[in-house]
Amino acid sequence: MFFSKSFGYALRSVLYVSAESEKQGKIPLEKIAEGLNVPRHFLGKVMKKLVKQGILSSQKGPNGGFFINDSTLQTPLIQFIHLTGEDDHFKSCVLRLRNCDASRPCPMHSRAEQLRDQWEEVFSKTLVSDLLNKDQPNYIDSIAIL
Amino acid sequence: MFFSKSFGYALRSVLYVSAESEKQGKIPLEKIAEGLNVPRHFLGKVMKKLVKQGILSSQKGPNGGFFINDSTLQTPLIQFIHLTGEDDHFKSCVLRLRNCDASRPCPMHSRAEQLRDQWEEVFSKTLVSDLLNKDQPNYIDSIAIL
DNA sequence: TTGTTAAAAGACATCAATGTCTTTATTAAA
DNA sequence: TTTAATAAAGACATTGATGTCTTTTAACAA
Ligand code: FES
Ligand code: FES
Repeated sequence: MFFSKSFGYALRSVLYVSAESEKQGKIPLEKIAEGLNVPRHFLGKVMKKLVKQGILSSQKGPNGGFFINDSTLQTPLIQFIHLTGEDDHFKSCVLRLRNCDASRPCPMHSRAEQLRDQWEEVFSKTLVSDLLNKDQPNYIDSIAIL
Repeated sequence: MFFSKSFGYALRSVLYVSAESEKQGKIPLEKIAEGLNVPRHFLGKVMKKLVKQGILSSQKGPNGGFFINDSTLQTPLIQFIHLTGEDDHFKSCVLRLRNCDASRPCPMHSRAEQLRDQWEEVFSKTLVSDLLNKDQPNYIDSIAIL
């Protein structure tokens, strides 16, 4: 709904790799795409960005794939928003007038501002590790499209 | 941010017509597009839908244009969401997995559900009349792109 | 060194939202 | 009855997000 598919793919992939890499080491793109039931090549582009931003790491070649690094689990969700260039979702006016400006509020401003800020807070304070629940037996199911 | 441009155009147009039609009677498309600084022909399509849904009324011919009817001011904002086919914004999963299902929650569910419901409540309970502030001297400015 | 594996990169295809332009239908006014 | 004004409708263009397919690059293993 509110955010792009790319955002969902990115976050779910990081959760998948984080949960699986303990048992399996590096996870190749193919496996992620299958596990999450997501278009493989498109996911490739998203993964590339994740690696460029340093949220995940990767290695080419045999037995290569994607794996977590020191910052992965501490990554706040807001960084996934940056990744997909949707930064201004938390800044722009609900009526699409301009960047939301409290000094020239649109008629929706007073009703929207607080809720929007609360969303931003969720995305700023929630870390990947907060969403990871490896003990939950069907955890992978909860991030896959079935 | 969260909603389509069409949604913004629709709501702003209704506010514009509501505020202006007292003084000016029927408002032609041309005038709305200029007043709001919005692409004229695209707005035409949005207005057509508003009329079909009964949110506004219209009349063709000389001195024709758009004008409010008995239900205009009592229209809840959620109807503008229907108009643009974005109903499921309040129902779908933040991770874009499927329609959000509390019995099979994704890792974001607990953090997202309440805020999303609050948005829906805002859109269900707020009426056009609640956003109308005709006494405000620069009201039109507050709904136009300048 | 060579071959194989997998990520990275790039070229295109598809689709929905948005935007422009033209044509048609309807109504009021002259 | 004609004309002009205006909404309504329809045909296309543009754009960005998404998706598919192919080629290139890097790394390991034999
Ligand atoms: S000005 Fe519109 S939401 Fe702030
Ligand atoms: S299941 Fe994902 S938000 Fe409810």
